[in-house]
Amino acid sequence: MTQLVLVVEDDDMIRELIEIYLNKNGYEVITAADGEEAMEKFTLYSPCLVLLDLMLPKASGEDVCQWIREQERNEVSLIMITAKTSSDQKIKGLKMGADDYVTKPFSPNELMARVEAVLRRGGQFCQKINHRGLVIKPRKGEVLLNGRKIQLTKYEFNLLFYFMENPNLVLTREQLVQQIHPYAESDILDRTIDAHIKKLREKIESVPSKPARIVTVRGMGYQFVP
Amino acid sequence: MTQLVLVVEDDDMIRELIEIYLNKNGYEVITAADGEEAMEKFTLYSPCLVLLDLMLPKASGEDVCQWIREQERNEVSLIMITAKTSSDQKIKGLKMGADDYVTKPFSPNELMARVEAVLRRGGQFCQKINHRGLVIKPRKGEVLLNGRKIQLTKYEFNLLFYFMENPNLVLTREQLVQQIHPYAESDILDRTIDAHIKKLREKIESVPSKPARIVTVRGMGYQFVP
DNA sequence: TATCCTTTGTCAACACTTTGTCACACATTC
DNA sequence: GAATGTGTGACAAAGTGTTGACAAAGGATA
Repeated sequence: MTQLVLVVEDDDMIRELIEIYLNKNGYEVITAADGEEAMEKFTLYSPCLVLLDLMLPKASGEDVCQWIREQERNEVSLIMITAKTSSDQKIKGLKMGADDYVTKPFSPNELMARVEAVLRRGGQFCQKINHRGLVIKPRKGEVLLNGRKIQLTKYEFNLLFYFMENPNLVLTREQLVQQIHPYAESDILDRTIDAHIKKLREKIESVPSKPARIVTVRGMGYQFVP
Repeated sequence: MTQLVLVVEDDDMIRELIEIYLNKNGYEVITAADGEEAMEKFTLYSPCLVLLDLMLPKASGEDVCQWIREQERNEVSLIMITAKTSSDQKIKGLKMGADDYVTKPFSPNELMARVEAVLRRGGQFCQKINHRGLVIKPRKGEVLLNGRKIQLTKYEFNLLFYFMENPNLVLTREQLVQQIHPYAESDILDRTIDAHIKKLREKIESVPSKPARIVTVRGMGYQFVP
């Protein structure tokens, strides 16, 4: 069962690069270079995943994204590709209905990892991840704790999303930094991550000083336990 | 690294046949004849793959399948075996979380091919290594002894991982130091390794003073015997 | 078997590393 | 420009690692 991916990207180089990598990883690929073509190809082929650049000729990525979601095709997953620009673009993207986002420039490996993750989550069911009363809705940028909505900052949201995508895995601080600053070889300190974790814990743990959800694994990193 | 397969099948003939074939192909096999035994053996041994007959005494294959998925989602592959042949059943099985499906009667070669395929697919990342009731899950930073989780420090964990990756090899103290401090020409003393080994033994040996897993090879180093 | 020498086991003190927490400066958003 | 979010360094607290001294065990020799 090979999976079909639609790549919407106006830059020929990048589009072909993505195509090559997707092929190498066993996906079938169709491409579109602008918004109109994207919508055509989408109706024609019904891909299970769309990689969508936000900056497009003819119809903006936002339009395409919204259009896709209007098709009531919740069975399609969507990963946005955004330029570096403002960092809260990401949240906007997720709110618009993307399942994940990648910022340019990205490494092909990072992109592939996200593709795998999104598809593993199972496309049609990925509107929310739910672990023990903690619900995150990537497409809405919303987090519920025991039914009550809680307010997270961008980075807290990103971290939590990443944790909930990878439950039970030990995530190193390095990985977490990557998640927060996907571009640039950032020299973010470990303490920064710790600080974010602390704030996250205050919001999602019932006893923040005895964390039960985000536990620290000494010498290794942190781990989300459902 | 030999892989551990749990075969759950109530028909003795078929179970033994499968076992023989798996052994011939280099797998280690444990078996269960009913649903309850299957769950027991599963927690005890954490196999990499389960071959599961759907028609079982005591707890149906469906129940066991679901239960297994609740325990470990991504760390174990699952192939269903059934007499039922409707393709509708097959879909159900796959939805329930099986990675593949075999209908009786099947040829042993077909089964082996599917086993290989499923393990190849699921095993890119080393999810766990299993030796005689001792299971290490590198990505989760977890160690199970007879199904019970035990707590190791970073270096203990690294050492044990290295040992379990290289069973039956005599590892010199020098190699072990390398493993603990991969960079930097550290001038760690032998006694340091011994100390770590002692602590490890206290945690994983049933009689720490008579170690059966990590044995010392006088004048050479230590050896992990499965 | 008694003796000697080498290797390994054990332990607790101490040094060191890792993590939690905080206040503050800087950045961003509205 | 007020409010909020984010990164940083300092310090405290907790947890681990290393070491050296000594005991015990194993091997060799005669």
